[in-house]
Amino acid sequence: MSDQANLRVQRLRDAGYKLTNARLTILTILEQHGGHMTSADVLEEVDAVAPEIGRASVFRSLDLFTRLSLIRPTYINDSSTPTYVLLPGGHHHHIICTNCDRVIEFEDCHLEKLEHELEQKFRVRLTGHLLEFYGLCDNCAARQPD
Amino acid sequence: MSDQANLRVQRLRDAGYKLTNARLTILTILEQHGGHMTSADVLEEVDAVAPEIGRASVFRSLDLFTRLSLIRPTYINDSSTPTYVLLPGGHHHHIICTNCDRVIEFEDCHLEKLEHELEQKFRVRLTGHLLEFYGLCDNCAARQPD
DNA sequence: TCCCTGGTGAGACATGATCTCAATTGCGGT
DNA sequence: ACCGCAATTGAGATCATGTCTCACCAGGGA
Repeated sequence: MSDQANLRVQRLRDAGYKLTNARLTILTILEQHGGHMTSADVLEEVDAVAPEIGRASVFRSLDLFTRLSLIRPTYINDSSTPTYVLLPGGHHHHIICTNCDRVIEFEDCHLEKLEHELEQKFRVRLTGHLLEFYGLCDNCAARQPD
Repeated sequence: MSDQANLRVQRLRDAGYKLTNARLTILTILEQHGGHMTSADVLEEVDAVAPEIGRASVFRSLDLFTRLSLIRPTYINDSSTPTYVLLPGGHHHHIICTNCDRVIEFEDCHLEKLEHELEQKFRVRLTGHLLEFYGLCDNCAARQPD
């Protein structure tokens, strides 16, 4: 198991949640796919790997992980099904092409400073963030000059 | 009609879409509510204001506005219904409390520089962005010390 | 090892979004 | 101002997705 994965398990335990088979299995699946999965993808994979785990538990786990800022649901393709992204180290950043739905990930965000400012200004305790840019990818931009 | 609203109508027209009654009505509703609406909220309001507009058109319009970066769906309360946020001037920023779902909006993001860097690096044309921080709001942080 | 409470699984159910297709309407051209 | 046509719409059936209930089970502290 990767260090990142251990960190996540740790976070579950620290928050007082039991390390059940369902939760660990689903967490592992998310890890292995490295980031972008729709709920349908997760359901399918769970069914393939551990069919004894019920649908309800999958949704419950995804909700729980979201509350713990381990993952975050976002809209990528259609507007009806969430795509969950892993938040390794608490954050994730990507560009979504609004024409072809391609996703381009990038690393740097330089948001540490802003994060601190916000924590002081609003007296909140922040555990993660997601930054999404929207626009046209190189292919689509080339085809649609303006 | 506000300048912002005119800008959005302009954007619709420029992209070659017809300014139909359904689209203009829905856009106006989004404007008037100033930002956060779930699809259910929009449906309800449409039904109150212009009951002749069908459900399908509402979803079609929301999808269209999303593609044009006028709005952006995001998950705030549960993970099953999207909340649409207006992207005035192309961007929006907020903090979501992962415990009580309170949303705190803030203005500054200082992301112009990063946006330019990304446009050059990936040869994309960006039209908007959404920045979400997750964590505990002041109330919830106070109750859950650690 | 025991116990208790949080968590689980099955499946019925509710809600939310999509699809189809004939009818309508914006809007460019004349 | 009018025409014509492609884009868009509205109704409702249909489909998909997530939720709820409840009896049962299992993780983990004592």
